[in-house]
Amino acid sequence: MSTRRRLDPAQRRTELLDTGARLFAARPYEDVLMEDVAEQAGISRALLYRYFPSKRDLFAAVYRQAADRLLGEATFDPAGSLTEQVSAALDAHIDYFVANRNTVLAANRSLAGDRVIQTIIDEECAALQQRLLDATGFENRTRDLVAAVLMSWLMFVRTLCVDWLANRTCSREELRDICLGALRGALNPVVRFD
Amino acid sequence: MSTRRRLDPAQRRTELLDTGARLFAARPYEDVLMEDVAEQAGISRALLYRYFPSKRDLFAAVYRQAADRLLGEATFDPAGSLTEQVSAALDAHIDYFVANRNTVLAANRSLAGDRVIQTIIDEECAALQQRLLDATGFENRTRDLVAAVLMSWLMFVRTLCVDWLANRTCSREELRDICLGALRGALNPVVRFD
DNA sequence: CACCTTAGTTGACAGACGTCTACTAACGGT
DNA sequence: ACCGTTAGTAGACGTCTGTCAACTAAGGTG
Repeated sequence: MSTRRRLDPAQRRTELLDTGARLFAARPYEDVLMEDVAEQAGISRALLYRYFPSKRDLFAAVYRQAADRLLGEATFDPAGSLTEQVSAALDAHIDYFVANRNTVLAANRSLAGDRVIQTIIDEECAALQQRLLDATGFENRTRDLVAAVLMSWLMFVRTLCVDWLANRTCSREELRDICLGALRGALNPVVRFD
Repeated sequence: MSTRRRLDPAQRRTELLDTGARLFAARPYEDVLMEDVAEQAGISRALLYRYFPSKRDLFAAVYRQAADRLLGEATFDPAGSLTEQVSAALDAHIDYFVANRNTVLAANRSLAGDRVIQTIIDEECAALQQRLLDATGFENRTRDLVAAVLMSWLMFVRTLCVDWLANRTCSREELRDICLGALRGALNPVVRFD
C-alpha cells in the first residue's frame, strides 16, 4: 500500500465498474479473479466485496452498463426501407458482440442461468423487440403476431451470434445475411416486409 | 466402510449414473456435492472422480441419458393431423420437463454455457427438428424454410418451457397452447398446416 | 491356494469464492 | 485543530472442487 485513497462511494463504484469491464472484456469470466479486480483497482478484496457482494453481482453490473450503452447508441434511422434498418441494427449488434466478445460470451454461456443476467438479457431483448415493432408500425392483431415472431427471431439471432462468436463458423457478412434472411423468410408471408 | 464392493467398471458406472440422476433430479445442481454422490453410491470421492473427471462430466452423462431416453420414447403417431402430432409431442416434452425439473433447469441455466451440455441440447434439438420435418413431409425449398422456422420455434419452445418451469407463469395447458399457437401462427401462412 | 492385476481407499493439498472480526486512517464538521 | 464517522485494510477461516501419492484388498487365473 502506497497511499490509501478514500473516495466517495459512488465514484469508487464507477471505478470498480470500469476495472471490471476492462478485465471481463480481456479474458473469460472464470479467468478473472476477484483478487485481480481488487488489485487492479488498487483496493482490498474485502472492499470489493463490500461494493459487489459476489463476483456475479459485479459482472451483472458491468454487463448491464454495456447493454444499456448499446441500447443508448443504437438508434434506428427512420429513413430507408425496413430491410435497411434491420440490417443496420444487426450490424450494430454484431459490432457490439465483437467488441465485447468475452463479456457477451460470459453472459450467454458461463452465466446464462443467473437470474440477474437473465433479467438484463430479457430486458435487452424486450427493448429491441419494442423498437423493431415500432419500426414496423403494425397495429392490433398483426402487431401481436409480429411481436411473437420477433421475439422468437431475437432468440434465433442471439443463439446464432453467440455460437458464431465462440466458433466463427462463417464470415461476418454471412452471419448478418443469414439472420436477415431468416427474418425475411419468416415474416415475408405474414406481412409485406418492404 | 462396512464391506468394500469391487465391481465391473461398466456396472459401477451405471450405478454412479443412477445415483447422479437421482440426486440431480432431487435438488439444484449447485446443491449436489460430489461428496454426496460418492456417499450415496457407497464409494470414495476419489473413485467418483476416476469415473467422471469433473462434476460437469457427471452431470453431462446423467443428462445425456435422460435426453436419449426421451428421444427413445417419444414416437410420432403417423395417424392424426399434424396439429395432433405436434400437440402430443409437446405434451410428452412438458411431461419430461416436469419429471426432470431440476435436471432440466441445471442443463438450461446453471450449465447453459458448458460445451458438452450444449452439444447434447443441440443434438436433442436437431433430432426433434428432424422428426418434425419428416412428419411434415415437405421437400426441397419448402423443407428448408420449414426447417429454419422449426429450429427457431424449438428455441422459442425451449426458452418458454424453461422459464415456465422456473417461474410457473401459467398453466400447463396454456403453455402447450401458446407453443402450438406460435407454431401455427408462424407456419400457417407459409404452408398448409393441417 | 497363492499371486497379481486393478478397483478402491485415505488423507493431505492447492485454488477460488465468500465471510467475518478487529483494526486503521481519511476527511468533513464544529 | 481535533474528533467522530465511515471508507478501507489485514488476514484468518470455512466450503467446495479438483489433484495426487501411497496404500489396501477383491477376485479371476495359473
